[in-house]
Amino acid sequence: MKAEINNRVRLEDIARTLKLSIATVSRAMSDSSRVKQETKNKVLAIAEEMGYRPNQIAKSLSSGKTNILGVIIPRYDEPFFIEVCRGIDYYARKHNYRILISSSRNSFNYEKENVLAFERGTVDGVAMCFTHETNSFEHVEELIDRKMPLVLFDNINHKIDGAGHVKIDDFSSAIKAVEDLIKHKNESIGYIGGTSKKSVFNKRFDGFVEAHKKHQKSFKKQHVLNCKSYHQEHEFYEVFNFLSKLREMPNAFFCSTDNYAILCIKSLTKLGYKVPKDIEVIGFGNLHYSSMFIPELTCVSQPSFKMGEKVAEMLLNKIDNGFFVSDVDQDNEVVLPTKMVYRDTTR
Amino acid sequence: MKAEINNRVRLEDIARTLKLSIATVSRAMSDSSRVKQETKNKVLAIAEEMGYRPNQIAKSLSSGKTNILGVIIPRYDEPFFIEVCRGIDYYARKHNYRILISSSRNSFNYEKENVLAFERGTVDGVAMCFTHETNSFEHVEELIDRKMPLVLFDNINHKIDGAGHVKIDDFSSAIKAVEDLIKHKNESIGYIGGTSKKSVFNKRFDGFVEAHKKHQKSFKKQHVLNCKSYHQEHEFYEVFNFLSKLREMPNAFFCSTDNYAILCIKSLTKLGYKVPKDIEVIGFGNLHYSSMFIPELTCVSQPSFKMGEKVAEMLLNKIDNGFFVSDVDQDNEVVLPTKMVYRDTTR
DNA sequence: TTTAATAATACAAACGTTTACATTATAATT
DNA sequence: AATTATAATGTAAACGTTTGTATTATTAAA
Repeated sequence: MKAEINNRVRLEDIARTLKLSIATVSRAMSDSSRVKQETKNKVLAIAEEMGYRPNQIAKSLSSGKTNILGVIIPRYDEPFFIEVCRGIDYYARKHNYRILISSSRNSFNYEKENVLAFERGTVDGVAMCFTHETNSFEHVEELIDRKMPLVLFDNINHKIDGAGHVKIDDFSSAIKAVEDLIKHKNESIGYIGGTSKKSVFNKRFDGFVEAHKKHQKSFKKQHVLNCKSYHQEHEFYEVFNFLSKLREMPNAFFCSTDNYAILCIKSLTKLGYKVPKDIEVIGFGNLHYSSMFIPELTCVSQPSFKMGEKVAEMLLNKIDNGFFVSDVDQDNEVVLPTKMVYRDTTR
Repeated sequence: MKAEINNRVRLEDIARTLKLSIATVSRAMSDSSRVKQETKNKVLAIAEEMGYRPNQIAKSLSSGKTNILGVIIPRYDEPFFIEVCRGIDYYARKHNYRILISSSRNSFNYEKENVLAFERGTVDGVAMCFTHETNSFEHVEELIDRKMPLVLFDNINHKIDGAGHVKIDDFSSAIKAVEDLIKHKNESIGYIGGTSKKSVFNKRFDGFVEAHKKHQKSFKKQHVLNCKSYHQEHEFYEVFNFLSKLREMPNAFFCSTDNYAILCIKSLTKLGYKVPKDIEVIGFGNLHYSSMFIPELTCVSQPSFKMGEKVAEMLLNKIDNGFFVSDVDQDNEVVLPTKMVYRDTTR
């Protein structure tokens, strides 16, 4: 009855046709040395003829491997995360893995739900980036307890024992960028960034502070904005509002993402300032469209794609070596280099 | 031995602990009316205590459902596709499905490979957008033959029997946009678009032509560019090169994507023209960053997210109703409305 | 030829569920 | 108290593979 509806060809059908056992057919398909070449040829030919497609689910149940990597990102609509996914995918596909992306929609609850879903055995390993809300880690610790290979990336506020970590040095990168602004003899520098709950933003702000300290300069609290909004439009109004209310305008801005830099430039332009002539702006990220923006954005370039590749590499190592080996592995943290890209929003 | 390494809790373990049969435990987990409430409570409690996680693979093998939708997009690094994915994901998650995204990297061979992978039973249905290279359709017809629910979106050059189709009216949308430019009394209008191999671009160009015809106007062949490059930088040089070599500059440009519009504006700006004062530009898509661009982009707004939702809706209908019902279904094509968004690159 | 070695194939259990059917326990009816 | 209806649980097959072990066929050595 089921065969009537779902007429998939199975190993059994091939076996029956060729009067072989299922085992032999299975071994023939995987090119085992235990089956005669002639038989292999016959099996392959008839499989092709009958339109056989291996059932991946059955394979997975039997082998305990799905060849799928779970990827949890905070949101789809931030190009940085997509670039990382693209890097993960690129490396994964080379090694016969596919990726299952789950967005946690900036919510800790969704994140937990995503982790839970991956505990049901649909993936061989998990790569994830925490939301800004995440400050409790039982969910990932449980993942580790269950021997699920795990690699964290980008927004890492807390090192998880047994997990891999891939990130950049947000602190130093920010220092470098702000130092550039200081060297350009800017009297006062402002900061525009995302919610301080997110560790990458925090670290970038810390870098901003540190650069000032290092050069015995000070900055004004009223020149610092930690955006709370999430949608592009809301963010724009928050930035615009902040800038338009400023009594005295700083001579430069360091922004914790390219997007904030763009919102900043857009607002400044609306307010009648010229970038970079009146005010310099440096962003962080180096997204695709940053170089297409007018003026082209000077920023800290973050190796998003490479980050993804590295994440996948670590994850596949963990999967291949088994949990215990990688657990002892010293190399559970990778810090990727950033570099400054000078374009048209600085002088 | 396996239990030593992988100590996952199974229904059997719960059954043994409670001296019940696996069947009863299974039924208790799915809240079947055939098991006593008291027993259900006990099962749920002990499952929680033992940290039970259902094995999705085993479930899938038994039930024939994976609750995963396969999504094939030509590339990751085009925000339009990601928006569609986000829409698919949004609808899918509401209905207890997840999505497995595969990029075909603008290559027909990869596309076929992706389709093949989905024939191995890892997904309950497939949503896909053809690459610009795709002009043979055996691979998707085979998918249909194998009774795999299929919904195509965006770049549809060929209707596939039994598949769902979700698209916009590229032709009319383009006509409307170009008519606007004509009404603004622009003497001559240029066109910048992507490869003519991609049907959406072709249709948008056809709209460009049609608008001229309708208003008894003509356009110059040398004012038309079908970009062949793929990477952002290459595309920029191709556009810039094209524009800088133009003997006489048109008064306006209709571009087949927002990205081309941005490249166009950027090039024009470099060449000393003011947009929109000297030259008007209209894009197509309405991506997130289009409204952040300086000047803000006037464009045809394409409902990307909604398109994704619609794709998922059709796909889940096909999955739920079974192949045969939806095959006869009259409503196998949906054309979503676009609208013009007027901003700062037109007068 | 018979025996031993090895090549080729077959059998059957396992992976962790679901579910049709069978059985046993309980409650309702007489 | 016996009978019947029904509630609760159990047994076993099925989903489509893989793989350890057993069996049979073939070849090489005696």
